[in-house]
Amino acid sequence: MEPCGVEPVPQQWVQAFLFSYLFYPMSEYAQSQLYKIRHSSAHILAQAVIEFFSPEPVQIAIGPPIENGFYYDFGLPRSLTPDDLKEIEKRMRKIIGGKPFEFSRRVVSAETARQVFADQVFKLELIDGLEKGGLDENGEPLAGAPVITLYDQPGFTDLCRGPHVASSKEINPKAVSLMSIAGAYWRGDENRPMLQRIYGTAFEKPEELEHYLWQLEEARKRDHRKLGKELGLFHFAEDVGPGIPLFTPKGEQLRYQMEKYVRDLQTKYGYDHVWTGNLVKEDLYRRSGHLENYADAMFPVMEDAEKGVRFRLKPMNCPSHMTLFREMGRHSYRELPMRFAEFATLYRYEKSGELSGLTRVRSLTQDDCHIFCTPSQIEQEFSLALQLITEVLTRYRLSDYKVRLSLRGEGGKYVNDPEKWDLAEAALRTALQANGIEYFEASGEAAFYGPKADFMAKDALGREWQLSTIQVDFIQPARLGLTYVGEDGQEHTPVVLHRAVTGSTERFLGVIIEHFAGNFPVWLAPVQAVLVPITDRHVEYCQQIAQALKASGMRAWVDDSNDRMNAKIRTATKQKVPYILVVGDKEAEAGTLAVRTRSGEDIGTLSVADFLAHAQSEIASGV
RNA sequence: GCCACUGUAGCUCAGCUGGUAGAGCAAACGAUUCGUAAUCGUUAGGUCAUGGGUUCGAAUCCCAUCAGUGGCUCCA
Repeated sequence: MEPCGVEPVPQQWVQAFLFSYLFYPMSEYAQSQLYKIRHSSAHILAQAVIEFFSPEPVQIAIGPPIENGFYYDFGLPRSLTPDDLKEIEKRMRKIIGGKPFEFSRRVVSAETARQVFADQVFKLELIDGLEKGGLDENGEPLAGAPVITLYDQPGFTDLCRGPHVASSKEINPKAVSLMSIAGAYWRGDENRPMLQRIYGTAFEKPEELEHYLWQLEEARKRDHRKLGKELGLFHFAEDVGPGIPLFTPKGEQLRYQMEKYVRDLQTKYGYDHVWTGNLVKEDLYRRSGHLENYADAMFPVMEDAEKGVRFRLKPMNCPSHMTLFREMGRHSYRELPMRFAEFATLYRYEKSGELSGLTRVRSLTQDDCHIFCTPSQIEQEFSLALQLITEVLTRYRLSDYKVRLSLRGEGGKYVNDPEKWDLAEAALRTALQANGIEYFEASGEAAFYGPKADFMAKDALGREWQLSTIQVDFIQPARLGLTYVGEDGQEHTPVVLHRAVTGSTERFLGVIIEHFAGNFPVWLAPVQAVLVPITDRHVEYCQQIAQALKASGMRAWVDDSNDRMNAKIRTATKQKVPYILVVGDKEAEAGTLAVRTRSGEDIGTLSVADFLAHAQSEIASGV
């Protein structure tokens, strides 16, 4: 329910190297040859698996194409091993590479379908769903009267909507590959059986497959967990606990710079910062409604047995901010909008299997804000938040983004106040248009308490991340009894906008580590310059320069280790330090620095003042 | 939480079918004082994630626990 600076969608890669569900309508992909190839490959996978286990029976579930390939879910007599996967892949190639065959479609009655899949429990369930005119393979309601269709190929028949390639000749066996095995609940329901899912991918040409695999490899090289270790930014320790990152001095320097940047910018935009601590009486979350919905994602209760009071580690800021608003006395409409921002660390009890590097942690620092305003101020406040977010994303070179505007849909899950909805939705739309922001509308995707806008940004590898969010909340302010006195002298309930810019510092750091591949812009780099004395007699001069640079606000450091110059340059380069300043006799005498960048570029010999000017201009411009 | 896999020195990894551990980098010490991506030598460092079990004997086999990885589910 309440967003409270939503921890953004944790899907590791809401991405697509080729297509994206988020940005573009499915139809384009769903009608492509690639889609058909993948869909048909999934059928061949199913056939291969059945043959592999024969004569033991295999339960087949569903096998759709997905963004980067396809999968098929099975109920199998035993667990699959990586070796099985190789064997199954071989068998698939054999099927594709053998005598060409056709994928032929036929329309059948539910009765016929039941006979065909008499011993397939999952298929029978799907058929029941189709017959009731109800549900597709995801259990989602279908529009219109479903026709039951089967696709036949020699040795395998599947209940399937299609489309498929006409002939196996259209699939290149060298462009098909199985990727991994995973568990998946039947119909995604954790109360239903766990099936074994085989992920695979297929392309039209082998080169495309190779390119895809290369991209995966590149992504692995940038993995923030790997870079975090190599660059010495953070650690996880069993002694402290899972999901609680420990930041090194360098890592904390990054966090600090990130927070400082947003804090200063927020101040410039007219936001105020507040602080509301880390512990809250459980009762507040009962009243706000969070306890009911999110108790299992909160850390267990801390109890003051003597006084009979129960506390919780704070998992979100909104109830605290709203309480603060109320405690500050009666508010006039003249005081609004009030914008409370806070960089507090929140604690959420994420389930063990959900933790993942920095992108999913149990202690997270949100750049959270709650804006208290009148209904008529929604548009201007939304607009202000849009501008702030745009500026921040641009600073981080994440300017390739789109906004998903989630609106209410049919049905009764939404707060019943059509007037407010109309007003808010119109305000959001107008503000997006006025700011020239590309967006698409997702009807039925709103939270029940109000519409929202989520920012989806593409990183350097084309992967999409949901980062910023702005959500309108009609309900929580009322629940917690917030009021302001309007022009009419009457008490009114303020509207609250929940807003997060980077989401959480931890997760955003993970994203930008991968986005920049560890090559942080100079303004953000934990170490901005390393001074490399060529021999010991240059150390002192280097130290003087370092002091001067530090005095000017730069993060500079002298490598006075016993290594040779070449090794120092190599180390600094691998640590991705933006400027490497080499100092030998010539420089020491002339009072200069030989400036080299981490990319190996030679900037030449500069005076200390010139270097500082150069660096400061790059810092200012965000390079 | 669920399914599968993984867990050997700070890091990256080797150690076949059971016979009480090895390399490179990093570290410490010593030598070297060097012009744009790794100077040489010496030394030290591991109860092989933890706890049980099988065995004459376990890093190697079995069980449990913890942590990580890929997914599923969830995400205020």
